[in-house]
Amino acid sequence: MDKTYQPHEIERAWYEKWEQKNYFAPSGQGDAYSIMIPPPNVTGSLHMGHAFQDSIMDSLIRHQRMLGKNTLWQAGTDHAGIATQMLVERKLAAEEGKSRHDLGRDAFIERIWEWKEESGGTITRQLRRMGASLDWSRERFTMDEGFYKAVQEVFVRLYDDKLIYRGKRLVNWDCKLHTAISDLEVENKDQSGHLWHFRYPLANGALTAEGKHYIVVATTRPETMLGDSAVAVNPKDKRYQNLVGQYIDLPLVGRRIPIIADDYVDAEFGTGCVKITPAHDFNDYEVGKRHQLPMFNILDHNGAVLSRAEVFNSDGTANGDLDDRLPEQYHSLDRFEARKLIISEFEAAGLLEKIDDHALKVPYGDRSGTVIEPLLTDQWFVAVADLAKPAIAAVEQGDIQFVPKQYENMYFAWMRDLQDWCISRQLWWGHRIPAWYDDCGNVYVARTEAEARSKYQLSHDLALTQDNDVLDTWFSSALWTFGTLGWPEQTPELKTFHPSSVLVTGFDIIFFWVARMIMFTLKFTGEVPFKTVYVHGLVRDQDGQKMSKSKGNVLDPLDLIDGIELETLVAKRTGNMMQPQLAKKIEEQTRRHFPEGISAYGTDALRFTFLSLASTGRDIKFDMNRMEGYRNFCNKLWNAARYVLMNTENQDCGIQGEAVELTLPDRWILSRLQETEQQIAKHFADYRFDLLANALYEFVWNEYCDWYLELSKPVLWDENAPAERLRGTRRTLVQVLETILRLAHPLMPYITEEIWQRVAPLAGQQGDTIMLQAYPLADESLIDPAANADIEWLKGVMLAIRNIRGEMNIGPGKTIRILLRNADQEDLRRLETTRTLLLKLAKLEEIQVLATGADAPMAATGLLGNMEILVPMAGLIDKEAELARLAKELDKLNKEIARLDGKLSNAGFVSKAPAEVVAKEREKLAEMQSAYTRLSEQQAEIARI
RNA sequence: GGGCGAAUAGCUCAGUUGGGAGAGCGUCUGCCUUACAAGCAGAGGGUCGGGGGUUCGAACCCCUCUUCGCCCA
Repeated sequence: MDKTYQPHEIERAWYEKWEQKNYFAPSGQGDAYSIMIPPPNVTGSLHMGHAFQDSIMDSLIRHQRMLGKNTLWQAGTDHAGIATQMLVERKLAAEEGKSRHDLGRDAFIERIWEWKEESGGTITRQLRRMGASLDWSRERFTMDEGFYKAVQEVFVRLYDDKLIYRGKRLVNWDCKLHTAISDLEVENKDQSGHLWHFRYPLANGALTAEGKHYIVVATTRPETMLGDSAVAVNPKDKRYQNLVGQYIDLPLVGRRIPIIADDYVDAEFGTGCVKITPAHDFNDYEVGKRHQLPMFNILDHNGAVLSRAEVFNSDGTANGDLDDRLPEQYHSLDRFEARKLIISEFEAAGLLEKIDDHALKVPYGDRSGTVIEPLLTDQWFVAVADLAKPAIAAVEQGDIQFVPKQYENMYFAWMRDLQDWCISRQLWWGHRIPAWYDDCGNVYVARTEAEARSKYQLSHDLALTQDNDVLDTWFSSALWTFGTLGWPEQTPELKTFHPSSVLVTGFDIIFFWVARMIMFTLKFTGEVPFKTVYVHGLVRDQDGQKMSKSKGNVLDPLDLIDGIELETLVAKRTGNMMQPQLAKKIEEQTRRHFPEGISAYGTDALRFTFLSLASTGRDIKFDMNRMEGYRNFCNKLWNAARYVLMNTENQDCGIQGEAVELTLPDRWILSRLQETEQQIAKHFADYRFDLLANALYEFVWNEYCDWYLELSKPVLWDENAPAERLRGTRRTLVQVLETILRLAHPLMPYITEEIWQRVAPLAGQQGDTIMLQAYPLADESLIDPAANADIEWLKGVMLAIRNIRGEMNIGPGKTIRILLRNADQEDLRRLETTRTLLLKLAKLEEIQVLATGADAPMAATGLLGNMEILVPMAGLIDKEAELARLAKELDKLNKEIARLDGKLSNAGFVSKAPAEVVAKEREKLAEMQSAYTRLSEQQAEIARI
């Protein structure tokens, strides 16, 4: 083996072998355990969030696989409607100068499929680099033929159950992409804008309480005034009570609109008067419905002003009675141009009261980057109220459990306040809505046109056209757990692997995905989609900032695995930017953070880092220093294996059941191994990957490497040691290492496989891969508290000697002798058990036991319980240094004694605290006092010289 | 404005019946000791955000304030 751990030399080969041998597929044996991967976007590439999430899922699935379960980790990707369509449109424009309209719908979709075949596999290749043991043979895509069947089935059944309807509703409209988008795709940005105060003249000579002919409304979006239906005030607002029921003559438009009272209005905000524009604002839309106000849509799909408003009643039906005229000068004017003109016209008419600066949130489309417009359009909706009830009950009853539990509250809060879900998108790429229209606009929903004709008994010559829209990508994602298993067919896979065992996801998509999966899955399968939802935090940079391209703080997981040169990293972060002006700042920042670029840490170190960061918090601050520490941990494991192999290969390790002698250290490390296995089992059950990683790290480094390997040396290097003892030590070395590898495998698949291949035969283990070995489970009969206590005693003696060596500057190469005074029977017994080990490990030439109270030469003193560990000073230690060291010790003891003394002289404590707590404190105090006495006597003695 | 979350060593974070404040990294000191300098040994470092309360006893329970983050309006 190499002297240093070199991750890139081992990773790829192992993954290829695992995949080729089909180790990732379900074994067909044992209880089922399944995880459906949250399907990554087919256009995407692996980011830190994926890498984090996949590390967790892979650890779970490898753990369960090793426990003998019939495991399925379902692979797949999501067709990502907008993202994919935009990507291919841009490519088409760049390469051929054509738009999708030049090609037409069918040809364009053909192009997308071509793109997908060629380039859609990026993220799945990257997942392989992470070591993800997904069953690729079952990989699914949400636009697969089979998946489309499931989508259609769900749509048709929901429609027939009256849970899907079509209607004119206000939606988030992207004026550039010409489609409705979901709330998830809207990013609300803080901006400084203005609040324009407009005078609206009162009709019929009405006057305000102050005697004015007008009232003042404030707005952040002046252009919407063209669509005003009313002015609202708070019903309790005394200033305007007399005006409720009166009218306004809307400037520029000339429409007469009422003044209404509604609790929505905040009397304290602005003037307390609010213009109501139901067709262009979500709040106003609700107000409009409450007061049956007509809706005036004034914008077209590009966000330009119409020549005539589209007028609807509050239920969405067309209204042919009201005046739909709009001022001519606004026709075809873009919304932002219209805003300017409106302001100047109000000003010219003396109707602009004032302009205030105002901080507001502006909605932007995350794909197009343009301001999103609330727009009245015909869309398809899912009525969620009835679907939500069983979905809430499933969590209340514990059929689905959230981990950590607090997220259940977030889920309930959202489910109780659910809006109908707009599922149609004006795109070409996606699942086309299975609805057909005749010339009169009647709608027929069925799986095919032919089915529509028979279902609705339509004549053969009636012309039907299919709805042009496609479904929201999340609609198909909501079917993911059962759609991937063949539903609506009742397949064996569906029967075996559904419901899935656990969903691993970020809290940010509980609403958009988790809740909808629960609703749809319950409705169509009668089962929950998963029994547990493990919710993890979001990966942020070292300062807690969200990682984003525009901030330039994005880390590519593959760069952490493979390493990257500084110049390449700078180019990668500053290339192809939406806002090129930020490039300079990002370059500076990158050069500051990574002056040497990023070195290669390997997949295992990256995975272990993610897992050790997976606690219950919401934010995961990714810290390169921690990853370096875990890379070092890999190296430690690697070198421990080298040591073990050097001492066991081609030697008698007792694997044929030969007689062995197990030394105290052997029994101790085996005992500690069982306890570690117990802890790890508990942490897996609790999804506490951070504690799990810690327990493993602690055992491997601080117990196995720091102590056991060192304790094995005196045995292995003892030429006179009996064969049984050598065999016992070698067997323990190898067995414990082999068990560590299996324990660690779910977290660090590559390094453990690489080492296991060499170590397993020595430990008498058979098998082609560690992946399919049994996961270690604790054997309680091997837990040995006595051995543990004895080793703790040995560590105590070692620590006392090392402390004196360190503080007194006695080099580690220097052999010394020690004296023990005040040793009791137990100390003496332990001394005899460990004498050889102590002599070797502490570099001692002699350990001499003194009778209690016997005189001793001048010596530096350490204490272990009542036993004094003396290192004679002659020629080694200078008086002042020892006095200073003792003073420091005494000072520490003094503080602790004062604290305990205070506690024990508190009558309340002694009388009310549990007896064992009081007894424990008394014992501690006595120990400290005794230690204090001894050390101060020693101090006096040395001072006398 | 409403809701949720966070605040513990210089940094990143554990601390699950309320009973001796921990880890890793960084810092200081000494070591190329034949598994590992990506290492070994030793040491230093914290009024657990502020204030109040409950309790014999609070990092932990309650109230309040401050700061930061996220979601919603």
